[in-house]
Amino acid sequence: MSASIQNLSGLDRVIHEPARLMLVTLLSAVESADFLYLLKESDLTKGNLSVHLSKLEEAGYIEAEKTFRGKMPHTEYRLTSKGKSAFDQYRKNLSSVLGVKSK
Amino acid sequence: MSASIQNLSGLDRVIHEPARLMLVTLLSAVESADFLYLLKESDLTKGNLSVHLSKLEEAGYIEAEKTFRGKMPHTEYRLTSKGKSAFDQYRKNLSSVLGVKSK
DNA sequence: CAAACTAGTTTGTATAATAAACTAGTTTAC
DNA sequence: GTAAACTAGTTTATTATACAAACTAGTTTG
Repeated sequence: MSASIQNLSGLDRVIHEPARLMLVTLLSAVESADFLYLLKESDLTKGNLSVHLSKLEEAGYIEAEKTFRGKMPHTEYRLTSKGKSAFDQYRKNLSSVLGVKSK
Repeated sequence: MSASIQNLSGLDRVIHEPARLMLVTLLSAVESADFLYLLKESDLTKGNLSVHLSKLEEAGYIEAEKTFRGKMPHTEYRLTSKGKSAFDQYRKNLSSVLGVKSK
């Protein structure tokens, strides 16, 4: 019981931040997504979206594939397998709290 | 679907912070608890425990009942009804992430 | 009477999230 | 053909936060 409580202190901060939790959740539902899609779905500002995507990339949880659509740059973001398992682990740790109804 | 994603941006930050999530979870399981109990179960330092308890108190999520046991001060902390419903709401908002299996 | 304990508060530092401003090029409307 | 709007971000600066460590103040135990 107190073992599952201790899971909470070790929650992955990279994923735990609401903005990034949103992004990871969004990306876990699709193959890949571009900047504009994430911008609209997340309702973040461009700056914040950029920074949070960078943090997720630094952590190795997502990867960005930069290409050109005609002459326009186009970037697709997708969860890596590392990102997927980190998200799975995060959900496991949290479900110990959320799963148990106290009342 | 994207409605539930938006729930994540509105996550209650007071509860979301892992240290406080731990405390709220601990307090939701018992009638009340004292400082030493929370200190041991949460594995926080005294300073952090004190600060986090103050934040929860400011938010109206817990209340502290200060008494004396003989000559020693003794404080019992308990979740308020506001705290209970905030925790319930928090868990509902998060369930959009925890509930849907992506794979 | 000194050390350890209860129950914290205060302070200082380091990390962080956020918004706003900026960059650089492309496309569309007039 | 040029100004406005769009894509796709990055950089900067401000604010907030968490955290550890030091401090306070009294009490109890050896």
